[in-house]
Amino acid sequence: MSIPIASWNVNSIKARKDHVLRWLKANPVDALMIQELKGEAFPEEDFRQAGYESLYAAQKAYNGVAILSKEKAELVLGKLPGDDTDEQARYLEVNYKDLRLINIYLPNGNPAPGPKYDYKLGWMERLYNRLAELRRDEIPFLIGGDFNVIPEDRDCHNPKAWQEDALFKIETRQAFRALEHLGLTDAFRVFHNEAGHYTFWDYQAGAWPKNHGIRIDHFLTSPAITDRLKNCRIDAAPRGEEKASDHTPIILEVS
DNA sequence: ATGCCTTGGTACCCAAGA
Repeated sequence: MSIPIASWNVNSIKARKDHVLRWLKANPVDALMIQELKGEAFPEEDFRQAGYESLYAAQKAYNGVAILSKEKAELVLGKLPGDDTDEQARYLEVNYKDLRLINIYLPNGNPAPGPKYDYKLGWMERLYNRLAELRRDEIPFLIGGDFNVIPEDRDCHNPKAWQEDALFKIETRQAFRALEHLGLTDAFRVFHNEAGHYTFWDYQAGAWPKNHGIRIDHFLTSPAITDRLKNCRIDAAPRGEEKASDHTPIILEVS
């Protein structure tokens, strides 16, 4: 009996509610991590009628993360520790069944260099500290979401074009590798080695039909969860729908 | 080399996204 869990940056839950409901009907995952709610309101009741309970951290206009789950999850943390002045809704940590789930919307960081890039790197350091704490306490977890990190050349169509971008700069990739060095595994790469698998395609310049994408939505698993991994895949189909988000879902299965 | 879309908020353009 495996537990399927997905992550999807929907680029406004208001604009994408019907897409999400439709996708859940065809893909009845146990839990769905959602990023970029882009508003304070969350359509809890619509998802409850579809068989999902909600926990979310939202703010006006920007950011926002939610976790939908078939059984009610228990809130552990609604914000990333390490900076009391940080008001951005980008982090949600819950207990679901025997799993610790973490949903993140990691800052974009452009333009780099600059204050936005400093915020991104600071956020990644705070994330590292929180995950190190969970490792130290031997709490198994899986973290998913929009990392806004292109880990390697094979994760984008044109690496040269991304060289100086906040999603691909060397400091960004180093900070991502530091997370992996805590013993975490990029779940997608357990099952797929080749280039050309993406989770985001820009709205502009025909990026989707040309498959000019980047792989920036990820699941990282701590060792005990990695040993239970059955599958991890990207469902590109929703990107081709009318009024699509610019991201598409990534799904993993744990035994 | 640049803009190309899309969204939300406020106001008929702008910030932010990646």
